[in-house]
Amino acid sequence: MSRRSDDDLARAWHELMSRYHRVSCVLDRALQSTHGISGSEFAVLEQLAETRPDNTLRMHDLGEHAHVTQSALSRLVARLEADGLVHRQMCVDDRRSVWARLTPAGLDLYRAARPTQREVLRTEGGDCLAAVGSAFVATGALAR
Amino acid sequence: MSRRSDDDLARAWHELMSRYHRVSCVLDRALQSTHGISGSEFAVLEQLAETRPDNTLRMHDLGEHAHVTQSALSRLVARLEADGLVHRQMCVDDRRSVWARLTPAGLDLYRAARPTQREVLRTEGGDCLAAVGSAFVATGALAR
DNA sequence: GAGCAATCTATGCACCTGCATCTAATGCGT
DNA sequence: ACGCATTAGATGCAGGTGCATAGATTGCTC
Repeated sequence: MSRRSDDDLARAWHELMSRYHRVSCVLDRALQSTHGISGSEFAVLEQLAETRPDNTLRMHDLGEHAHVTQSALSRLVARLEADGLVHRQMCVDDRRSVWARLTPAGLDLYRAARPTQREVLRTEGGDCLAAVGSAFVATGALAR
Repeated sequence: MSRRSDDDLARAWHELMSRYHRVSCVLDRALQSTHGISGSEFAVLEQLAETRPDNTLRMHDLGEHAHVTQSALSRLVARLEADGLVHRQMCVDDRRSVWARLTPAGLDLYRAARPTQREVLRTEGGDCLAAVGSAFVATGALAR
């Protein structure tokens, strides 16, 4: 691996960081000011809202696709529960686990916040994010 | 803008988040355990190390290409100075400004840490990050 | 079924971040 | 020279995050 390509890689990474942080920041502010939730919280609400049939997921499964650590997720869901957006309940078949279920209020908030998120992605991310995102997936860039 | 393409956009964004956070997390841990600095700190050291001729930048200019707020940068540089990696000095021509200059120790640490960062980018980012990164830039995805 | 490793969630702790604000210094218009 | 808006950086504060660990429960092995 040549020094040159390493530097190219570093430049690409730096560029990605800049763009990612900007979009992420705009998204956070939009969701926070309009609906009082953070981007991470929105992601969790979305995950639950897309879960059939009852908008319920074990904490551990929720963590599988989350972008935060287990401890952060635990507190994040605790916040959502305190706000009445999510209900936590002990798993009957495995009492170590906890079910997180979206409340009606949580579903309402998600549905209200989704257009905000989508608009930011359109405005900040641009139409081509989808294509590039697909390219990311297709090429396996950043892949494990 | 159709609902379908909005959802594609959201999926692409979610995918990007996953990959970005994973690489970012691995990078942070590698730099922290091996050299005792965070990814943000490395980025600042790199910015200064690449500045000719004297590895010196005004705080404000340093912030131009940083991925953190002004307040975070102020504290970040304060930490680097406490560790002897950076020296802060009042600007003579504009006494509001502050020069941040990389110390020899800071340059040494950057040079030692760079291979670690490059290796993580190669391993985690994969060879294709460079190509995809360029695609990002070329297509203007995530662009302002 | 007793012992023990593994799994799942919660929490103490330290640290980093952003927001709002403060102080200091500069530039500008009169 | 004066007043005032602007700019640069530092800091109080509240809040979110990761790491390490604790507490509870389950599964596995003998």
